[in-house]
Amino acid sequence: MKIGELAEKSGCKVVTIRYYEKEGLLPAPERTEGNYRLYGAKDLERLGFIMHCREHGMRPAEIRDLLLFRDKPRRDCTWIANLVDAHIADVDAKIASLELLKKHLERLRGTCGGEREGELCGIMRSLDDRSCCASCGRLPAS
Amino acid sequence: MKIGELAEKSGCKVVTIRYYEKEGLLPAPERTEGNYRLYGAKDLERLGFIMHCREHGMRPAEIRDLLLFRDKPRRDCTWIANLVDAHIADVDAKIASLELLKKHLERLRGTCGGEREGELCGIMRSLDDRSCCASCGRLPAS
DNA sequence: ACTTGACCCTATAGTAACTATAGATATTAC
DNA sequence: GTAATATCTATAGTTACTATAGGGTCAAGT
Repeated sequence: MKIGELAEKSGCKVVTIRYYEKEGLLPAPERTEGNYRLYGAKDLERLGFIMHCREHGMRPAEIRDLLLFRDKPRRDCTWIANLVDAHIADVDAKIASLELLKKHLERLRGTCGGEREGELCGIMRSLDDRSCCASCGRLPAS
Repeated sequence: MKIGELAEKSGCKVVTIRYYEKEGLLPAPERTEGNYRLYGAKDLERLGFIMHCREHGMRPAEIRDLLLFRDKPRRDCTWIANLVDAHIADVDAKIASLELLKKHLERLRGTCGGEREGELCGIMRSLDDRSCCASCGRLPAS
């Protein structure tokens, strides 16, 4: 199949498939006479694996490692469980950070006096004073 | 004060200060004879405002709008409350998405048989089958 | 045969919000 | 005077793609 069909079957965009090839996640496929990429069932499976990993928040570099393992499984796969554990911890940290951010934003929202006078805008005044955030938990810079 | 002192007092990196200047968030400051940037108290306040906004997850473009308002307040500041509301909604969506991701990751983690045999690695097998995710909520591509 | 349109190709640049590097100049400390 | 530190500019790198430009290939219709 050509790249468009692979894209449709996998749900991955054409440009992204080419990108994955350039990044070494997908092997360079055969070409037709007219220099079109030609894929088979294995490529579709591999791309499915890649997308499944991406959907789980893994980055291309990690996926590359997983693909190496997939291509040539070794006896010990403990590191894979560790990788997933690390991702879960990562996600937990992000959630916690966002919960804190939400708290800050809601507090900020609460300082809107609703008096519709620019100079007195409560939110602007709150933003002017950064020290307020020191008390209730420092937000990460990101 | 010079840029290093401003960086220390604000907690913002020197390079980031220069970046904010280039992006138009900070005005081009005076210079010494030796072409060093010279800042005053107002710059520190403005940078504090910027960082406070950043800590609340606002992007430079939004901060630019807020700074324009700060420089020249208009009567109506409803849009500022709306901006904050939109951010809260945004954060909520991100949290929900991460919660779902966490659920998926934990399920994935649970498929590790712990049998330490590469070919049978449960996680790898789960990653091979993307259809499992269709049932319990599609993960966003990001 | 010709043209239209859909699909495909490569290479390059753009995205966000910085960060890192290289190479030059200025100031400060000893 | 010299060495270390701080600053300057300009450019490129980061992530995971996406967009654009400029062109080639292929199947169908006239």
